[in-house]
Amino acid sequence: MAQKIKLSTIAESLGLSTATISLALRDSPLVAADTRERIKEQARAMGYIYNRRAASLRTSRSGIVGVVVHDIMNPFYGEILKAIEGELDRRSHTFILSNHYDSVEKQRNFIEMLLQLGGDGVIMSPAIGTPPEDVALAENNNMPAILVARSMEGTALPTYRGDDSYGISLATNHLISLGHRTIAMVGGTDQTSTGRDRYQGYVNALRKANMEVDPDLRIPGPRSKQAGFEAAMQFLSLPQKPTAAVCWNDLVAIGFMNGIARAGLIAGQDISVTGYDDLEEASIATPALTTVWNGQEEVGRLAARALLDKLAGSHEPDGLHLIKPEMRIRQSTGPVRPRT
Amino acid sequence: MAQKIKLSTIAESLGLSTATISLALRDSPLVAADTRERIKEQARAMGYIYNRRAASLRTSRSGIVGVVVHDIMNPFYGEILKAIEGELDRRSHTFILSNHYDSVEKQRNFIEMLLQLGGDGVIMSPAIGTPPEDVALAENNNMPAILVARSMEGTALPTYRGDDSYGISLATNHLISLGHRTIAMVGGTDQTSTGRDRYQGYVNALRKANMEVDPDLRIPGPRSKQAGFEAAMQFLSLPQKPTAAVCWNDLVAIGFMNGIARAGLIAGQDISVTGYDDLEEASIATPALTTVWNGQEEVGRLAARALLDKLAGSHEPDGLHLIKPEMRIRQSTGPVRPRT
DNA sequence: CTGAAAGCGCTTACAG
DNA sequence: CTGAAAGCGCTTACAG
Repeated sequence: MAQKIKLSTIAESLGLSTATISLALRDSPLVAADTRERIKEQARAMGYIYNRRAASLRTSRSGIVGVVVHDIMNPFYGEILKAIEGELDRRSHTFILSNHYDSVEKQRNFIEMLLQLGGDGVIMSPAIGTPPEDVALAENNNMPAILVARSMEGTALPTYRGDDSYGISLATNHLISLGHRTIAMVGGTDQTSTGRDRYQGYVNALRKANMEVDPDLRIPGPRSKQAGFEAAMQFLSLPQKPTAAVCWNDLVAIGFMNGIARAGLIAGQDISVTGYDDLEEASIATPALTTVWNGQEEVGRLAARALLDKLAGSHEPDGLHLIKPEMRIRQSTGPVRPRT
Repeated sequence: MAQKIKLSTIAESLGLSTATISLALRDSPLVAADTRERIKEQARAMGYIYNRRAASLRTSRSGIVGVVVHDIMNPFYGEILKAIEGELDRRSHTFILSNHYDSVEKQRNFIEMLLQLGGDGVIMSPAIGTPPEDVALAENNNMPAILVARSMEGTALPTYRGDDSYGISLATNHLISLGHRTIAMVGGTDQTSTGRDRYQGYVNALRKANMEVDPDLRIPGPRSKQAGFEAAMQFLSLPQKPTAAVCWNDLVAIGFMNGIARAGLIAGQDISVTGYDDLEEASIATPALTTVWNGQEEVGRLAARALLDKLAGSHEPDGLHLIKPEMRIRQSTGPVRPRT
């Protein structure tokens, strides 16, 4: 590497000013077409690398969007991320990703870091217990925030997520229609809007069918495959002998199905199991998982668009945007069969 | 937000110079302890946000490390990423993540973007067909690169990955020791070092046991759960009626087990199946998957350390660093049982 | 121990 | 259509 190529290097080599080079490289019509081509060609030949920090310092725009979710390794967020990535790519923004693992501190560090880098905006699935000041920190420093997947109290920020309460009632109703009368709810935590809403939707569906709501049929907590797997043992030892399980999400449901399989029970035959999200994996699980489509792809795409539009100056409406979930019936649910 | 707080704002409010503020905020011993505290307190009170672009423009160091892999949603890379994240966090570097989906172009765009942002270094699992010029682009612009998971021809870059050939031979030997004589290899592509090495390891193990190598027993291609699931049908219709499958990785193996389950066959009883990687998921699969530990966590940690050490000026040795894989025997393999 | 000044590499009014 | 000059917000020699 001989020497750092910058605008002025190109300018000198061509006998032009840096202003002209700058304009030409950004396709300004202020520069004559042939000059522009000559400049671009020279830049390429010299191996010029645009210095975004310098540009961003001057313009106070960086083209960087931050995304922070609970855990990018969780395919639910992965599918949202993929949609965001697609949308951002098309409008040539870079995105910086981070997990917060539900640590408010880790999330705040990320927001600060993003601010230091001059991030244009942030898309977040807020960590449990996020104080309103932390999102205000972003907004007050001219970095708009959009929420995905989870709602947050005390903010009017644009929020994109599925209608959890409605969605889980679809799954519960499906089990009721198959004749199940003792239905457990496995997983989820009251600390997130998702957990609260899904439990509420399950309760509502039971009530509407005039079925008794037994709080002991709830096994709260599990949110991963591993935890769903372990919850199966707990489920099987429940004195009420439930014949079906409404799982909090697909991961829990898949782990749960593996768990009951260890006890020689088959989902869809011995125990009916529903998931939630309709991950890519749901349809190839054994048995194929009956679940609720939760629109990850749409959530991601709409959130990214909303942010980019906001950055472009349009005034998007704040508040909650709910995606309507849909039932996906497969093999993990079937007619009730009494447990022995 | 009243007004942008910068070093000079703090300096004026305290009757000091920006140089002193700058030094104090970075804990320089050149500033008297009490002045330093006073400055820090004032910065906090005013809501000062450090402008990294300005600093980076001046110092030409950004604290940003790029990481680009095939697909961050793939748990194999996810586990590597998690280890990198942990290491980078501890040494307060930000990391920017990207998928290349084996597109050389997408990978090159990412490298360029990183260069524009002033990235200090890059960790990559090179896309299939990456030309040496693309990594040279990084290196020549003073952004060192470290390779993970895959080797690349024509470079002497530091590379961290498992010993694929040795690892797959462990799995193959395990099946041979259980009495299997017709063993298929499912998945992987000759386009990556991983694919080539694993097939070679399988072939070597068969040869060493004086078993015939039948190229038709290879089902190349699958690298995902979905593809493993589909490959099961192909496997079951093989005229040689293999009794065991060495799968290219855990994802393929899990999909494959689900696939044969649809045909009423149970892994470990009817067909023996081995995976590769030992993902967190392997042990809770049904049945629990016999696989080869591939050290994702170590690969990530060592690669991140090597990069940070290099950035700190130490001269790490280039070349290949192999992690030694280990067998993990679970329930998906068992004594041979002839197929009907 | 603290300050004045230059410079990192861009972009943007402003002239011409 | 092109150029000269200021300035974005830091850090770093260099003085004192």
